[in-house]
Amino acid sequence: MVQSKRKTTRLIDVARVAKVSCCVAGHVLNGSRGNSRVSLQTAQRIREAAQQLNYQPNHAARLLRGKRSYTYGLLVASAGDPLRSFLVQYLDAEAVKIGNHTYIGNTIGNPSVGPDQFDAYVEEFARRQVDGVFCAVHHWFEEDRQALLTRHPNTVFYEAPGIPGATYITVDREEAARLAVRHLAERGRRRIALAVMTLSRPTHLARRRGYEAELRARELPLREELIFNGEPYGPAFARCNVATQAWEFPHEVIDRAIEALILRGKADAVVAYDDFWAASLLTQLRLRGIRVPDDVAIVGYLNHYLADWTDPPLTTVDLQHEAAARQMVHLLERMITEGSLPESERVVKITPKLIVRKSA
Amino acid sequence: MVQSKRKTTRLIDVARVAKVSCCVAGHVLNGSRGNSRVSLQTAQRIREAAQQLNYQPNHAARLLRGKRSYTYGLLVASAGDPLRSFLVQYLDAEAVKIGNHTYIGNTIGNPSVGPDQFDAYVEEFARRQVDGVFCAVHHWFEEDRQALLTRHPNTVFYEAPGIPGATYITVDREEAARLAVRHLAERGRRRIALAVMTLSRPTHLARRRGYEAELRARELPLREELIFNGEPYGPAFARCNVATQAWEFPHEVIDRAIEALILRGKADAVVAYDDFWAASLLTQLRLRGIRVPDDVAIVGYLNHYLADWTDPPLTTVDLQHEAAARQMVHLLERMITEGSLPESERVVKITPKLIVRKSA
DNA sequence: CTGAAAGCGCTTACAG
DNA sequence: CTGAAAGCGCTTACAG
Repeated sequence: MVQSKRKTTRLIDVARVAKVSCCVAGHVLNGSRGNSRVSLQTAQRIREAAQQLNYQPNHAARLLRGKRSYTYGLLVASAGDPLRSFLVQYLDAEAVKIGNHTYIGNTIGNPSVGPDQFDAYVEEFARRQVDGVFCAVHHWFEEDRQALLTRHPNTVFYEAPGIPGATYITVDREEAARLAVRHLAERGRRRIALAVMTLSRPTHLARRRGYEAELRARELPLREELIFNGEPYGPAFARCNVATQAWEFPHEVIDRAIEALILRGKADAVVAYDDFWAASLLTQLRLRGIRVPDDVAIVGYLNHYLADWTDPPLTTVDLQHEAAARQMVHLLERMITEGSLPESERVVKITPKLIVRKSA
Repeated sequence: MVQSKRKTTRLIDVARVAKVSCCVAGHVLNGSRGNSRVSLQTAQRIREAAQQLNYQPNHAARLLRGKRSYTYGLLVASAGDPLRSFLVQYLDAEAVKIGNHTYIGNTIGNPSVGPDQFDAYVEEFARRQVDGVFCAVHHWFEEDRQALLTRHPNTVFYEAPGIPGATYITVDREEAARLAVRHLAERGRRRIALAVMTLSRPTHLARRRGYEAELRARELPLREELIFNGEPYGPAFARCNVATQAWEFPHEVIDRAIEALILRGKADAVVAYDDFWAASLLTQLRLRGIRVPDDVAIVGYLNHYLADWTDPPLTTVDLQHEAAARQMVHLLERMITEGSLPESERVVKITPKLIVRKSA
């Protein structure tokens, strides 16, 4: 065999076999500029030589010459997170479809790795010359997104980063609430309640807007007593107890919600804050002998894995991560190839989708 | 500022400011060989210059010169998978701890991306010169793991790849079954049943071995009627219905198991095949008015997200992905730095851990 | 001990 | 149109 002493085939090896210059071979095989006119015959000869020698272009050399890396950096606080994990999966899948690859950066906020991981990735991604960055770090991690954006102008966020002019996609929570209310109204529910966790964040306000708008559209009265704000009861998020490895959820706020909305408010349906909320509602309602969906219908938000395994399975709103990922890759590629997008095209709304199971 | 016309600082820029050669600067900043003796003072001056100019070594240039990439390739069939996603997370976290990064390759078996993804990643990882590969692709994907191993001798598998001499970690399923039986026996259960899906795969046989060994250790009789083999009822795996986005599970096999083990066998506990099995058992038992854990205790296997959200929450065996990831990174780093491991050190068993919730 | 110089494998401006 | 040559930013063998 030719070149058996080398472990890897270079462009020049192919060029020699095909009896052309590197210039021509590079143009045919790697699409580099240089010679634009090459006869079909020559091109074919070059390709055959490349195949015969199993030529693989050296990525580092192309990078060093200033070509793009065809690599994205992906920032996420925890790739194991049941929702973010799908974003990881779909983002990479969309990237691969157009020949790109993904560096994962998921140790943000992980105490076993150390502090400042966010900033470390920002630098590391720069060093490795990623073409752009996806940032899907939850808003409660107060990282320096502005520094990220300065170092990597080609960044697309999942959900608003709170930086004017940033490019991001966002799930339409107003529509999510409307979908839930619409479904419940169509199934004959008349006293539909809404649970939010605060009215100080725009995402929660959007839900309330959607809830109210759909009630109006259905000509159902808006009853203040059917809106529950969990804020006074502290943060109600599922969190993993490191010692027991179990996810825990503060039940008190759920009990207060049941009392306010169902016992006092006589709600026949609840649009829950999210699937954790909804799942806890299911359990607590059973303890009180309240049947779901017979007495009260429950709709969640997330379409988390658990939705299929609650009893009854949870009707919930899916966040359409695949569509979100597609949009994010599309936005980022445009930024890479066209440069900064016009203001009006920097925010893309994702329309969520109701998944009907048994709880409503 | 110095060098304001260039967008990026090179080693030579730092060297000039520090009034040394690239050689010395490279040695101090990037640990490259060359000058071994450099005065502390000079080193300090170089470091200051680097900091002042915000020098970041160019990754591509180092790679091109033959240094390692400090990058792992990670093959997984679906990064969104609730269990594999943790492996993705922990593997990257362990990698980052020692300064390495991870390319994700998760589109294997994804029809929307196209066929032959496994082979494509094998080539792409080679092109990008990863130092080693983690392969956590489920055994039912019949990919060419031998080709992977040929191209990337530094590969560590999650679970046995079926290739003699391969390096892998494996969860000790015998121990998993023993943990479950031990816990149940200690809680006073006397008629403990085991459900497997086949007796033709070694992992299922290992469970049976562990089950029998622990019964013996507890001086409980082994009753053949308390071992259920689901094989005749077809594959019982949870699978996602693409149209409805819901996870579906074949209930027939569960009904047969209830009839065989609980109704006829009078089992007071079931060691289920996995958490999906166990969750379905919980639902079907409730329908039949059989209480868990009062009448029958249930133990799962996986510690899947759903375990906290079944009703009652599921007592199950955790696969210890974090420990597995740590071992995988450790094995791979040894292979990279020391070369192929001695036969006796190529297989590492992970000891799983029982997580007690409410179902047992 | 020290630094100038070659070279990793590409791409591309440039001379023929 | 074509190919030789420079150069991307490092590392390291080698000459001084």
